[in-house]
Amino acid sequence: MLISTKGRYALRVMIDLAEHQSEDFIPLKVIAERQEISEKYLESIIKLLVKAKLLNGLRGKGGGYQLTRAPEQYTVGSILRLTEESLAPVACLEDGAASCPRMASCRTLPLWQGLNKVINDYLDNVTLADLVQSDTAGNDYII
Amino acid sequence: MLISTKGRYALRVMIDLAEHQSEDFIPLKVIAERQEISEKYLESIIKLLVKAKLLNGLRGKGGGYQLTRAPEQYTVGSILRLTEESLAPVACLEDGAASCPRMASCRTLPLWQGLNKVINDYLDNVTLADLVQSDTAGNDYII
DNA sequence: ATATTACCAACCTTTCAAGTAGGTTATAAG
DNA sequence: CTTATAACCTACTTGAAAGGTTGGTAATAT
Repeated sequence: MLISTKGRYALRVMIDLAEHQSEDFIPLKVIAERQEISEKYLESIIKLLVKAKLLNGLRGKGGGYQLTRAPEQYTVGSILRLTEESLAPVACLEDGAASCPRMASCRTLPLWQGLNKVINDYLDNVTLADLVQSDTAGNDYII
Repeated sequence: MLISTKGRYALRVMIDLAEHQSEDFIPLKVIAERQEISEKYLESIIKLLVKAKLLNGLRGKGGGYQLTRAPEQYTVGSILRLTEESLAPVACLEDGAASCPRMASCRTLPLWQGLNKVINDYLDNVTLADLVQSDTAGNDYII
């Protein structure tokens, strides 16, 4: 499995916020309830999104979270890469992987590189806006 | 990570056998040495390949393993699906996954289905023969 | 008869996803 | 200036699965 719950939840949070943009700051509690995800677990995920400036966090009464940009400005790839350590399909393509001694003669490396590209290209060509709009016309990510 | 060592090793075994097709049956020991993989671990992987008829196994002196078909007849996808439980990028698309109550309204499902298709299409369009030949002309799986 | 090699079942060990628990700091409103 | 709210922070627990070992049994060629 390539995408863990962490990444899937992160994406759902972003979509939730994109769908409620008019309501200013939205508390974690509200998002957790709407998405039926444990508050505490969601907290640890949202923290990553704030640290990477994908979200603004505001403390205190009336506080919560909001997007820092328009939904069109976020690619799914950029969101998932934050929470998923790596989107690489195999260990040897992960960041900081020990360089493999078999690399030069590896029969499978080009295959994995190709797969990696296909995955990343796909995810980088879908934006948050594509996932929010109910009108699906023109969305070529739909199979 | 989508592809575990199990799947990667399985593919390397298949490539190894494809590259030594003239030598009749090749013992596990020889494959393990050439590929620098633990004999015992490899054994458990090869067992799956034999059971699924991707390989022939012959016991006794002069025994070992050989391909049951020509390398062009094996897709990478068919090999990996054997060893990898599932190539699904997310849990909800795995075989036998509990049907999700959010399915009908899920904003992300089409995205995951599209990703799943992209991955499987890619892997089903590369054959063992593509990975063996050193002449890479016409291999569009190479990025 | 013996060496060789596939086949089989059970167990171990480490890692990591997934989730909890319990606090501290900033902010708005009364 | 106190109180409620809500983000922020650190550490721990748990369960499952990847990755691998151990110790055998059955078939085959010489």
